[in-house]
Amino acid sequence: MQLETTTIKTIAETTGLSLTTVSRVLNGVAKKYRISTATEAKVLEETRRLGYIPNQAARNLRLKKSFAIGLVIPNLANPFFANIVSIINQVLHERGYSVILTDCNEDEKLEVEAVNALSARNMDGMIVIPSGKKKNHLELLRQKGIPVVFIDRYFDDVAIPYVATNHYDGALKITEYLMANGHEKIACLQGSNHVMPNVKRVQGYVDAMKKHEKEPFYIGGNSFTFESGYLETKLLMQKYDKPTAILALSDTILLGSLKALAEDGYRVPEDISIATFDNSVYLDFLACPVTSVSQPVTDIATIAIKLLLDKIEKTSGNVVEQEKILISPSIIHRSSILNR
Amino acid sequence: MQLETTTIKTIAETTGLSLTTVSRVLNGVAKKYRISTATEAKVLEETRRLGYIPNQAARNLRLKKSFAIGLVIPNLANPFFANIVSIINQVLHERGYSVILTDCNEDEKLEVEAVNALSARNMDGMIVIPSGKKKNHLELLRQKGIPVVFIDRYFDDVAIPYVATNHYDGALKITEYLMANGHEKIACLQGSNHVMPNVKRVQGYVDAMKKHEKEPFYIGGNSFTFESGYLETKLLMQKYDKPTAILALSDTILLGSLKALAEDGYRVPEDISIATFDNSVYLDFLACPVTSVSQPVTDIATIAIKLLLDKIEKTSGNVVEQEKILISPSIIHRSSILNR
DNA sequence: GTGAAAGCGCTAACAG
DNA sequence: CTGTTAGCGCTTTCAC
Repeated sequence: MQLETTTIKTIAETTGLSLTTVSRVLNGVAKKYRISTATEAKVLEETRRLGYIPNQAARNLRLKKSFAIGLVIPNLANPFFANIVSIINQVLHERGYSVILTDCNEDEKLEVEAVNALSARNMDGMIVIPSGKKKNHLELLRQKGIPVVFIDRYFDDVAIPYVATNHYDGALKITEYLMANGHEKIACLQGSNHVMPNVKRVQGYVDAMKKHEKEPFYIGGNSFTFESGYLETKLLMQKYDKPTAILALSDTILLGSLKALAEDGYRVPEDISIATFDNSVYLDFLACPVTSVSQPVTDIATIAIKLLLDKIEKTSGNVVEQEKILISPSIIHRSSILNR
Repeated sequence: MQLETTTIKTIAETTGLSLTTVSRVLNGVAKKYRISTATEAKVLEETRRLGYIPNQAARNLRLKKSFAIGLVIPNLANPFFANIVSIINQVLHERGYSVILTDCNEDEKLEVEAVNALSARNMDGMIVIPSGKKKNHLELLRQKGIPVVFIDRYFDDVAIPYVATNHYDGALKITEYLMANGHEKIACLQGSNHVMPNVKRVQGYVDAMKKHEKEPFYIGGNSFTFESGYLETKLLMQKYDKPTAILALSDTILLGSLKALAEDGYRVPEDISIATFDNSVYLDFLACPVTSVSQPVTDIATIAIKLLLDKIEKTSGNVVEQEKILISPSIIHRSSILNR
């Protein structure tokens, strides 16, 4: 029933060669050891004939290298993260690495567990988007000598490189754009207020307002969810002093907000202008296509991988590199902002 | 700099015990070997103190078990797949398995590579959503003794279990619902015509029409993309005999179709009714909320995992189980279908 | 109650 | 140009 697994030994036996020789051929260092082409051909032939597949666990154990990168992310159901993971996965596979994924469901405890599990599996490196505020488990990795890089979310006070969107800049720009269109009563609907992207975005919003000598009009909400956007907007629109524009700090928040607006009979953009972050594909197809800050996802992914693999594969030399990278986002203009 | 990694040997040395004893305690079989509580405590204490993390590669090699499940999917950027992966990932982690992910970008060749790579890593099992028509590489897995289960997409002529939506049933029901609302000119916008879900959905559409003695009005398109939906609809609406309803076979197709409709000045549902598959969250927030077939994603994921783990962990007994599972989807009614 | 030793599959000195 | 051998970290028979 179960086929006898072919190992390097099987090949050595059927070809009448030694393990070493077979191993060398298989590792492509045949010429380096001046193995005869005949021998090499014989090995290759057998390998194919027997459908030999090298045992990674053994290599891993021997080489102390797993050719695997751990990916720790908050929640795949969020299209923004899914997108990043998709890109990372493909690039990494091209480079010969496998990807071990963990979806932490935005839960710190799961994240700690996940990081330990990955550590046990001898990851060559890890890319993480932190779910919470904890960071000890991540610093431990560094001490253990496992390269880590943060993407999207990060901690400024930890010696771990990151590459992320310049959230501050994005929020600043879009808020100023709203103001340039005559809006002063701009409400900001935020996400989880403990994560860096949110903090920076709110900061950008506040600074833009102040720059033009306005006080921040309104900041509300507490999670990057649909529900939060919905509730906050309901609340917001019952105030005496209503906003003329809403800045949603994520597309999920936006959707909730739009639903609330529609329910209460407000038209976008005639009654109220709106802008958002993330630039999901579907923004084009909403009742009113929504102007959005677009995060440079592909750039973030590729740069992060470059950073990580450099660390992993660096044979020597300690080139001091830029390791805290923020990429400025662009604004995709659609029709949800009206000049007043 | 780099900390000396603690192994089972380190613990044996610092406690003055043997490798065997330490290993036994760590594997929770202390009582089975009647190891004294004192010894056990000492080992546990050291383990914690040194922050010992077992080396999975070594266990893997020894036990011929990796405690890892390979996940092969077409494309994570597709929210439908991302969702499934998110659920699978979480359930599997609860059960103590790691997840090795591969995003094949809907490319058969990448899929074959991925499957081999996973095979080399001694996956305990694999869950795959095939990207194409190839299946030899998957049958080989079975022969190698690695349990596999398909989800969503599957092959009927291969002895590999699957769990998927009853696509046929979903299409049949929604088409009949459209007909019950007086529609006869129903255009069907399909996806990749070689994958099972698409084939079955089209079949359902055709059979529903025939059942009511109508010929299928129109079948067009060739991929589950936004572009395909857009182009097909543009074409469709230029015909002399226009449809009164469109059945998009995925949400991506739907979005493209809606864009084309809007551009050409057709209103939904006044001028044309529309329905779709997948039931993405954002359907509620489109200009006109769209009625959709909702796939039982959570059920599919949990059942698939149960199936797989049963196979993996089954110590003996060959209980003949139902292994080709189709789950009927439900229809989520919104406002995109008008009674004529 | 505890330990010694073999071996999983592979690679890399070292030895010709 | 090719082979012998040790050992990566762990589990497990067998032995006391």
